[in-house]
Amino acid sequence: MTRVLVLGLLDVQPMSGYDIQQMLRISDAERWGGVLIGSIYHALKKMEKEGLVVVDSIEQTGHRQKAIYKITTMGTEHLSQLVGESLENSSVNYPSTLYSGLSFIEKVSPEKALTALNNQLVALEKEYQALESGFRLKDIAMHQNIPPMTKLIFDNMYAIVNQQRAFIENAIKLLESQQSNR
Amino acid sequence: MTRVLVLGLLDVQPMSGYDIQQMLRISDAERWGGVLIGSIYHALKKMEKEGLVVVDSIEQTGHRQKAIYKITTMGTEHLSQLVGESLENSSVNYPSTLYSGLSFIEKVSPEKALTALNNQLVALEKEYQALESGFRLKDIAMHQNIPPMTKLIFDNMYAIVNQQRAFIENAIKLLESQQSNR
DNA sequence: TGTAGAATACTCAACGTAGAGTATTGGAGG
DNA sequence: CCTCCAATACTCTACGTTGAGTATTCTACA
Repeated sequence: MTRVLVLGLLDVQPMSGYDIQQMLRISDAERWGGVLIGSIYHALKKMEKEGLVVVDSIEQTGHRQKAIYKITTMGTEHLSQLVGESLENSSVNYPSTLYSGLSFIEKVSPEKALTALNNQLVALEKEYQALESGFRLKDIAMHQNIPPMTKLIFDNMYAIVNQQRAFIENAIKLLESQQSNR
Repeated sequence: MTRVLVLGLLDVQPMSGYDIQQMLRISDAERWGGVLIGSIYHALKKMEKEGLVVVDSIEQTGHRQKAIYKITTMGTEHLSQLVGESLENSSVNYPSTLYSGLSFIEKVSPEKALTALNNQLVALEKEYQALESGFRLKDIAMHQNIPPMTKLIFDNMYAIVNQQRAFIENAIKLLESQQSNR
């Protein structure tokens, strides 16, 4: 995933690792899955060894220097390959951490479990708010002209958050009913 | 996540890394997020150093030996801590690989993109089938007595797969309409 | 009774992730 | 003009993941 994002950005124009960081922060990507600093530089170094990118130039600013990376022909091919795979592979990913917690929910007291799940609801609500304001900002920035695919992605994110919310609510209801049944 | 599963199983009874593998394979866990071989042994070694588990005994079978791990008091506490966190932390995870592919979908030809997305639909259908037959098997094995929480988790998995399916279908429709519009 | 393949039980190295830490430069306020 | 904080541009190391690989034992069947 990191590689797709990094190569995809370099395919637009040569830039430095730091530039990529900024691009990802501004773009949608920041919302749906942070590619972290270390991963970017790691990917750049790795892909340089593999000949997918090269250092185009090194800009000096006093004692500080930054490397501008450029995608190679091999890199462009690899990118198209990676995009194909990303579209083709199954995109379901279950919230396995939550599931594993639920599997062993009896290891904590019902009260603690309920508190925790309610805290999660709050976290989900926050996520939803962040999505909404993010979308609104984008809408304004693009003068009500959000690309349809971006719109689809946002809708999918909304749907995922809502589904998780409903799930947690049901889990809470279940726990409460089990608690009163004794 | 690995830690929760490993500790949770060891809390039921002492067992070896291999036993844990088998347990996870049989249980639901295999369906929603494989904990792989290496991760189990790594977790065991790591947690042994941290005093969360200890080697209870070593069983010999000819020249082959297996280490039976046992959870410690510290381990039990840690488990309850981890379960709490798993329930509390936000459980949304977006299909970021797919999103990054869609972000750079123009790097492949519309035909290739459509083929890839259709292949993904097939993959999702397969996932759905696997879920269904898994659930049916469980239902029979437990004599129509699936625990309500397990039922909830399955329902959540179904919902997630369906949501992804609808999303991909919409993306395909969008691509097709864009293709005919020129 | 021999043997091929499945099951058992784990090792290992390569790899990506993560984010705190480091060092330098630019700019705003006193 | 100086100082301090934000921005720039990475580095570094600890950590978990991954699955092929290794070695041994069991078992079915010919």
